[in-house]
Amino acid sequence: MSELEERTRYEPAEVEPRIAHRWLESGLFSPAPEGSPEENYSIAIPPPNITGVLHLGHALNGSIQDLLIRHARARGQRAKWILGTDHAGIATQTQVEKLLISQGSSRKELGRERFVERTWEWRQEYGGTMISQLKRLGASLDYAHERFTLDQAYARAVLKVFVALYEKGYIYRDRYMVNWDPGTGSAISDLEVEQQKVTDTLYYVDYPLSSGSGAITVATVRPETMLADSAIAVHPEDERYRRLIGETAILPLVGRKLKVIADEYVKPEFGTGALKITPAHDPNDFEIGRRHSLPQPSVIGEDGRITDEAPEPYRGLSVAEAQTKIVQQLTDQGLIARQEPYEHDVPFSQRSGERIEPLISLQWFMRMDELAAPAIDVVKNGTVRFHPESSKKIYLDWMENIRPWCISRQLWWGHQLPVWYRDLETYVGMDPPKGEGWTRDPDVLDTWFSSALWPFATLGWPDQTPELAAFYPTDVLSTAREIINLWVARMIMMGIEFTGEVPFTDVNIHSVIQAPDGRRMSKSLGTGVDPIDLIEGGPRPPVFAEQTGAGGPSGDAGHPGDAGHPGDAGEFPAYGADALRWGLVAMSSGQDVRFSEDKVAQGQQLANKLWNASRLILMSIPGDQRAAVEPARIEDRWILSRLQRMRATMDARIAEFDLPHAALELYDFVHGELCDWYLEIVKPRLREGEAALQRTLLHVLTETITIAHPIIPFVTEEIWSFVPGAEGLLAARTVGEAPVGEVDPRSETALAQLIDAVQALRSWRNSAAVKPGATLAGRLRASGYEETGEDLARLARITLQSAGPNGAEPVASVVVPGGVLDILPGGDLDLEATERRRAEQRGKLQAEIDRAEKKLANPGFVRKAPPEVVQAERDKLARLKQELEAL
RNA sequence: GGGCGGUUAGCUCAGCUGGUAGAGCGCCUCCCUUACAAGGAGGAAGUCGGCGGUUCGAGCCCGUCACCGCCCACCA
Repeated sequence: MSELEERTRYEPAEVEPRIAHRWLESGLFSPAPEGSPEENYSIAIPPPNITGVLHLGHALNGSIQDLLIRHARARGQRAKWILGTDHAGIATQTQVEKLLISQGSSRKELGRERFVERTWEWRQEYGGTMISQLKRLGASLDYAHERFTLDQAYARAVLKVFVALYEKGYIYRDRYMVNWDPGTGSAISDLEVEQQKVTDTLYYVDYPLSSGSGAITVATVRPETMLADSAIAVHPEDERYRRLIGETAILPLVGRKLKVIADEYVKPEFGTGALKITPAHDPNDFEIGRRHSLPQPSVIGEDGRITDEAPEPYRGLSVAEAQTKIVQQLTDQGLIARQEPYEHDVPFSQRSGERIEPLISLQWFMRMDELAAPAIDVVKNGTVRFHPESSKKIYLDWMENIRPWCISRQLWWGHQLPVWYRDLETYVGMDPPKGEGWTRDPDVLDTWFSSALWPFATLGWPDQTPELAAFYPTDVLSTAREIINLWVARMIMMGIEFTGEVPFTDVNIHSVIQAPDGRRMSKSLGTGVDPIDLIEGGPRPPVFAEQTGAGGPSGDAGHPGDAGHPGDAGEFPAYGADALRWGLVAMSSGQDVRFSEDKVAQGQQLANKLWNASRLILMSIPGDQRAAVEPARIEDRWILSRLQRMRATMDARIAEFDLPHAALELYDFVHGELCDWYLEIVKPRLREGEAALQRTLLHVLTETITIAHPIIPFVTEEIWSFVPGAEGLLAARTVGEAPVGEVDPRSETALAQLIDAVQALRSWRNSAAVKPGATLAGRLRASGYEETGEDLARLARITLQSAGPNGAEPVASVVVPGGVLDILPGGDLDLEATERRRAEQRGKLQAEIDRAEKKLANPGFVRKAPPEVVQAERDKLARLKQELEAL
């Protein structure tokens, strides 16, 4: 028995590692740096963090990019998918610190130099997780040229950019309000802050007026910041307070005099209409303070404790302790007029999860306006296109209101600033300054600063390398919506500034995949899933088991997971990488989509179907068939025609980044046309060993797997290895330039008719209770079956008799396109069921006739609808009447 | 508070420029037919979120309301 005969099921677990190995050995994924960017194709992968583990979003984006890259390769382009990893400053430093603590050590104990060494070691050991996972997915990345954002060459690019922007005056140092993250002990940028709803207490605190005549009441959720108050603001038009403007109030507990100032920012209707101003610990107050030249006493330090600028009793307390104490004291003094629960949005660090402490700090900033202007232009004028287009709004909204970027981080892991100080001197340069006494700035750059250079720094910039010449600008950048501003926008700005070109022309924003219950996918919620578990089999988290079938989470319709997913309820079956790829792409049709395990199962089914169809074809073909393909019969012309259409549609969908529909298109062709119909129709010819058919089949098979390869690369590559005469890798094969067989409407009409007729007859047989195996006698009274009559007879199990003048009286008639097929007596027929069926059919036809007649009786329709629509309705009515007559 | 997307069969989703609602899974009936039982054939199942409007005709266009999700945003 041959290997093909034995392997009746496609086994991804056995096939995929073997195929992956062949690909990696081939060198195919590392194209030579030749040719021009216009003729080549390149994508720079969003660099995985070295701390990262693949999640479904990565798997989806990997599937998408690999689809694009393999598709370009199949078109004969030199395709390079640029690979590298990101040093991920905060995430990595945090991870290594945790490790150290678990080992009884700490970052501080090691000191900077040792710590950085340790982190490099850590990266060496664990930093490649996602890359090996991408390999498992079949991603055809250029693994041989992996980059890292802290590599020496890359680091030089980063420093060069810093120095250049400093010299241009864009980068500067300033004492400014920053988002201080107590969790990491560093400033972070606005984009790394997320708002969360928090219920705080809103305290109404009386500040006695200096004049002695009463008090002014302010509302605050952070009474502890009152230690740093430097004014009270009211709206200039507010009648209640107008007369107090210019007066002073006494800051309780501190005793400082606070001026009452007028500022339009204050909302009279909120709280008491009087606002305490704390310039050092609130971004709004900071602005107001600047407008009014207020002092900026700072009472909360970077360590999260009260500073010496506060009165003695509070110094050294944590923020929380200070709050408790202050509230207690104010209460004792009867200064809290009232308090109420108050829900509002509060900034938190995305990095550490801790509440942001806004404070004034000496940091490095980057002015963005000048860089943003051309980057806005290229999107507005279409040089860079977003897909879907609506996502460019996110970009433009942010870019048009762009603010300075805080780029310094108080970390050790990252690109240390190329800045040195000596007394009052500052030196900025790629190489250390000459002379004695210089101290280097200890801060490192925001990780996104180096990521912003990704598309060109990975190719060797600032050197004019062959790689840069061949592959920059890249073609596509595919990523998630949430980092459009964080990353995409900055790449566009830096690309234009330093290379004079946009870094890519198309930005693909893929769907966000949610858990099956609509919640966010997240490890902590238990709604996450490891893509590798879907590929190789693994634990199925509860949310993933509850999705399908009736009952839902309450689950009285059955225990979770029994709703039809193969395999154990608590385990994913090993769907294989192709299945996951196809499923993810197919399900990613909207902005946010719920994960659908069924789609992955459908992908697996597609792979299996294609495998078995290939077995059928390959097992019936004796050897190499190189002669030209000539369609012998109408169904051959049909399948070639459908193949052309499928290919054209796929190309169009991919070109417009509508990948879900490309995936579905492939499925429909393989399943609904190739397997369900063409192979079934030609089976008798196959057994006869017809050479022309074998050539057609082989052609259809190889073209189909070539077209399918970018989405489901493993199974198609495996099939290719069995194709007689096939050489090399399918991954390296280009789609044939000259299509064999053209789109042929005549054969399409004829086959559509055949298919409809077969379905009508099967349906009739079923409802008329005809035994499945029984062959009936029939007589065809319909046109359009000149070339397909035999197939009709065979597929519907009917022996056709010619329509003679003295034919027998039919026992039933079945409506088929173009006429009617009479069922003649003789078979084993249930006459009662037949009659029932006939009545049903009549009823259906009559209903349709009524509808059509009613429509045509409507004068408005006849008068106003386009003539061709009216005519079509008339034709339909005539046809329906004819069919009813024939019954 | 602003913006984007969604609401179509039990579940997850398609429905092109408006012309009699589709797929996959699940469910029901039948079939171990020599590519595939992780299969094949057939079937049941939807007042297309609610309400208005435009139109001869609306799942599709307009208005409005209601939910759901995401992004953005410095109101104590």
